[in-house]
Amino acid sequence: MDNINQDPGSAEKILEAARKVFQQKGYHGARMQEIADEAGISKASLHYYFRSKEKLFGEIFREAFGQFIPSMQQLMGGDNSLEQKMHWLIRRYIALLEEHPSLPQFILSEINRDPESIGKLFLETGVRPEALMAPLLPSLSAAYGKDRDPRHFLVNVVAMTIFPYAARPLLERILFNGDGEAYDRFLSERSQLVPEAAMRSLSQKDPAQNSEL
Amino acid sequence: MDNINQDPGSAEKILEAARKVFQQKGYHGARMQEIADEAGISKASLHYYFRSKEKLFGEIFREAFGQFIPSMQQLMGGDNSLEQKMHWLIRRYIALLEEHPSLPQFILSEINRDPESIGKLFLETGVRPEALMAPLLPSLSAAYGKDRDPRHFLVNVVAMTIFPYAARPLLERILFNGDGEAYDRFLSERSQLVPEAAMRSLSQKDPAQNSEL
DNA sequence: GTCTATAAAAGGATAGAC
DNA sequence: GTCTATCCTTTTATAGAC
Repeated sequence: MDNINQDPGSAEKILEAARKVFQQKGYHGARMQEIADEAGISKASLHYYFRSKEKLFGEIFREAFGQFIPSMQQLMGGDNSLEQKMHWLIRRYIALLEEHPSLPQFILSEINRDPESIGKLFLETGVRPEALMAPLLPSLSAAYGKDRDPRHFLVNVVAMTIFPYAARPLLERILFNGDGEAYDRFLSERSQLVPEAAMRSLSQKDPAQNSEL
Repeated sequence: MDNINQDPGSAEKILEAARKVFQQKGYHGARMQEIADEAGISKASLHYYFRSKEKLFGEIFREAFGQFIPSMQQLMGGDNSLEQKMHWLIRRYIALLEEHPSLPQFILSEINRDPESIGKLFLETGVRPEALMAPLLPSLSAAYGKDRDPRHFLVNVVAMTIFPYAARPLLERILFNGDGEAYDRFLSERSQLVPEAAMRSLSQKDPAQNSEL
């Protein structure tokens, strides 16, 4: 906004370093010194570009949030089949997650640390939260049945896609005995598997099947 | 281990306070002063009982981890149907989550902050990570088909169950415009809905259905 | 065991030279 | 714009009286 005519090199180096450190350690865990070191610059210069830790963090988090959230909008515009939309949505997410695996944990930590800020974030990133689900609703309601809330379906898909990244260290240990490469393969399988499981879960069944036990 | 003959009142008060503060703010966000205040005790006494912040945190996290992880073991022993096991597993988790809604975010934050510690945690809590999935495997493999990795199914179920708690602030805002009570109802619906969706996702389909697009 | 007071260290932010 | 040196607040941890 008011930092116009500076060397773009340093600012970008700082942002890159801040991205890395903040995403790895979270706001409270991050140290300005570490960001400075990572950027190969002094702490003072860091404060010169971004007045405070909170301001710098704000930049990083806004950016991350923006990447993470509105990804749906563009994808959901056309009138392809629900299955196609699902595939696209999930593949786009997985592509993002492969490049930024710590993004889910970063976002989740922050929104839990400061839930009030979510409203402001939507404003700043220009996303209307109500509009996120809207493009999916028609085809979802049609496929999911009127008696079931389509929000459950949406949450299921997002959960299945994102959770394996947020819980990676634990799942990798339990399911693959710590073999990271095996877990990578497991993750890549899911870009096919999750849409399939999601579509199968849409199938109508008579509700009588369910014993109350 | 070596704190035997003290007033159990104070120690327990401290642990209770620490549970609350650590789970809400995480390790780095928590302040010893806040824990002391919450416990109605002085900071010095706090250090008297638990030598350091890290030691105190260790107690809390070990406990949380223990609650969260080995819950499967007992439930999965019998030879009931897969569907029954699913219901039980999910209901048990949801009961836990309703009592401790910030547990998922707490665990996820920590294991990402210090993934190396997972091995030690399993040792200390006496859980064998390999044994967690074992009781489910026979019935899972049978229902899921030999050509599909049953770990995907397990991850799907856990993800659908836990994720809505970890991502609550965001989902509550997007899906229910911030209406917390509506989100509570939504969550409670899922103890029925998730097992149903999970069981439906087991149904075999010929793989030809899937266009590569 | 519990407290007040204080030490000791860490970490964010600024001053001022270059 | 960038650095070194320094300030100042916060926070963990301890000393020592009661």
